Amino acid sequence: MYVRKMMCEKKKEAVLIMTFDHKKVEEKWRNYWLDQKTFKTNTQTNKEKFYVLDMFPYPSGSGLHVGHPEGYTATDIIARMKRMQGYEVLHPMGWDAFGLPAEQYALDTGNDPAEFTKHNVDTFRRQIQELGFSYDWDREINTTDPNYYKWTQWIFLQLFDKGLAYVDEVAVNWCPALGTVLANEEVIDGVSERGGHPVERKPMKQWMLKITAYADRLLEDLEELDWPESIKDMQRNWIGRSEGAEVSFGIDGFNDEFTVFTTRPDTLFGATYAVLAPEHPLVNKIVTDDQQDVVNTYINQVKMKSDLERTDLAKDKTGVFTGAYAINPINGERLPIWVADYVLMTYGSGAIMAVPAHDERDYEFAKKYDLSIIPVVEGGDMEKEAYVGDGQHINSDFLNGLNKEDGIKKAIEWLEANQKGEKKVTYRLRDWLFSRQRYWGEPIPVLHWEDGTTTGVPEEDLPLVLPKTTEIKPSGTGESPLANIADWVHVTDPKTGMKGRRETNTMPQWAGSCWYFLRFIDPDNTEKLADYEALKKWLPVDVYIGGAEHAVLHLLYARFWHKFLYDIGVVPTKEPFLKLYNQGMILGSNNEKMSKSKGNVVNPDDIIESHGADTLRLYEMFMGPLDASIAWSTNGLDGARRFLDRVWRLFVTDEDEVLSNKVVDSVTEDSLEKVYHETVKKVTENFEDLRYNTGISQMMVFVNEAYKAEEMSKYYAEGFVKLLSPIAPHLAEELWSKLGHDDSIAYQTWPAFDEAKLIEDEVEVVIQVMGKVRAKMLVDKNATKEELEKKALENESIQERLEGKTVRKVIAVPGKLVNIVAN
RNA sequence: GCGGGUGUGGCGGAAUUGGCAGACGCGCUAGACUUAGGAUCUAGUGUCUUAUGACGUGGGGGUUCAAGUCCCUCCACCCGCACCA
Repeated sequence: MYVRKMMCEKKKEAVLIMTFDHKKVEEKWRNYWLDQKTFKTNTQTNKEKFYVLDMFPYPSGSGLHVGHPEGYTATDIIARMKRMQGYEVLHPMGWDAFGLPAEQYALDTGNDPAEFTKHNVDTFRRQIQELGFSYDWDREINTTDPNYYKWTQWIFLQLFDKGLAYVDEVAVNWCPALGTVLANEEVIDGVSERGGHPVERKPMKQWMLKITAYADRLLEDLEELDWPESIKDMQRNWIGRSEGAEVSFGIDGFNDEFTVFTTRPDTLFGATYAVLAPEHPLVNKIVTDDQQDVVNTYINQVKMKSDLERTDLAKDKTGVFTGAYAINPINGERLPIWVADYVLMTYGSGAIMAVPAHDERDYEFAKKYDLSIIPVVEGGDMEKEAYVGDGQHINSDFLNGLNKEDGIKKAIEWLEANQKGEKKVTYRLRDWLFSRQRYWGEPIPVLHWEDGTTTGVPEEDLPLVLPKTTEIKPSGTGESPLANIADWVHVTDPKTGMKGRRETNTMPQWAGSCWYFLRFIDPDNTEKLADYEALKKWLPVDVYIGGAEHAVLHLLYARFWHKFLYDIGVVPTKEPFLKLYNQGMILGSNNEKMSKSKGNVVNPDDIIESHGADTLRLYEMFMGPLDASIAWSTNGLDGARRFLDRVWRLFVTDEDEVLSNKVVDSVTEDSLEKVYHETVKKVTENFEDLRYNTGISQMMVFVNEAYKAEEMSKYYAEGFVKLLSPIAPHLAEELWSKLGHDDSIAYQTWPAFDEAKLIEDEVEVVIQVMGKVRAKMLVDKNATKEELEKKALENESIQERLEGKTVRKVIAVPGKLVNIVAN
């Protein structure tokens, strides 16, 4: 018998609470599962497959957080239930182990990030195993393992070969004092997070991936996914497809033209000025002498502003006139060209035609600088605001009388016929900046030769291994620390003797997580990233659970790579993740996000020690809906433990830990039949829908009823333990063995329910008068409307109520209620 | 500003197609067992009211025999994007 000692704070004396020994039980079954490889998946199985996946973690130095087990428990419950339902389940875990913290640790201490990472992974693995998740540990993946990143590099080479990886000049956060490039999150208020040194924008040659080539497919294929609508919407907004036209504007006195993108080509007659982004290459060329100073001053001012200031804070629009004029192609009007930072160089063509009458931003700007406003669509009040709604076109020559839709169509026809523009689709989505000036990442397998050519590292030379070095220090040039390793950087082609230099950039952390779910299917393959037939059997992932913080980037990048791999015949499906679910956050007990600085962090190790892993799993699933963010409560945790104690005492006698004699082979009175079948039905359905909180509450109902019953049949007892096993697997295994079984519960058949047992012969029907419940009666389950009505009107207390009133109408719903309308 | 979501007891939350609001848990109250109780068991617990009864799902209005659920309108909070032409 286990005795838990607790100190009574008031009396300072030990209080003894008799319960099951979670430490002993959990350790026993944890070791059993690992030793027996209970959860090893047979990829070649004939059973129906089920692939249930977690977003694998970055193994940080601070270890597991109580937020991690929430999603992991959710997937583990599905995995365990599906196994019992006869599926072959793939449920793997791995480590997204490249990343900034390990690099910073190396910079700070001079130690090897690989060792640091290994240590962290060991901690994470121990913690995850202590929670009793049913992962197949023979499939563990680590993105920093050369056998893994060989294929990350291989995928990059395929992208490179297909022209989807290219080099571009992109500005980075350059910190001269540190001699290194910083990530956005390392720059706080314009200075470096470490040391507070100034940071400036510096253009560097960087690798880009052409995700924009997949923009339309990434958008369209969202339709067929079983994902939360909010996530789909976020991806749609991120891609930001918009249809319109590109229009060419000539410049008065120059041969140059510039193009603008507009979604409202129908308002071309209402354009009264044009705006170029401050970075637009034509600005310097067209500015007139007398405006030169003003424009230069303005552009310098803009340069001083950070991205944040230019967007977030810039409620008030600013700009200056260049002195030059554009020619409106549709009517030959001269339009003053302004420079203003409300036009972004990164969207469209970095230039706009301004139609203040029908665009809020242009309206605001025109009002401020007293530019003319010409309405071309009827319906608004130009004194008050821009009119963006639909209406008849006016002041628009051949577009007059048309509505918005037809106007757009006709305007594009005119532009195309006159070669002044064309229909055009633009996206908010930018190509993916794929290089990082870091050591701790996958080396980009590319060689730059002295003749100016760039080639991929030959496939047979993969993996291009990250060289070991004690010199993880800033290169001083903005290149990654790899640039310091001369032996590694300088290469000579053995055939031609040509000299070359290795690419010193590494890949971003996103790279490894773009395809890890493929490798889990065939983790030891040395010939391919995974066998095609195996992928065909196991893809797509049936359920994918993780935090909403990955709603856009990870999920979009992974979908992009997957579509690319589909195009080159490596994977058999267009989409990787069929069903996606975002678990919520577990907040601190003060209702704020857990953080070290707030001192409200709960460590899972402590909970496993004090209450046990099963309790932690149960509590996190019982807190509320899986997608909600709910505060941690120690009382709630105690309640979860109390339920498991109640279950234990229901099955096991206190004294000698044998099966309670309440559990019998056959009962004299079967009082639990209905609630048992209800429980099986509800738990099964709720688990299927990830509604664990309600499934658990039904199990509590069953236990409450079982306590009241004199006896419980072994059949119900076993069925209940099976239902509980996905949530509290250690306890369930222990009870299963106490019920007399030698093997694990993990592959026992999931309980079935009998619909017929759910309906009782007599049902309670509510009698309402004027919609208010006034009485209840027991009637036969098959009672007809007429019978119900008659019986309700005969009811004594109802008759009292109806005295002196006329019954106008009676509504009877069989099995539910009777409503009497009377006055 | 745009997009998405949420609002139910003291707290976390339940509630098929509109059909008994508050399941289950926490907390609280009382009782039992006890040297003891932050253990366990039993009972109670939306608000007001003397029982009867009345009121009650963010506010207001509507549809209906019947509304947490459907419609209109307003408010509050959360998440994402943020001058995207």
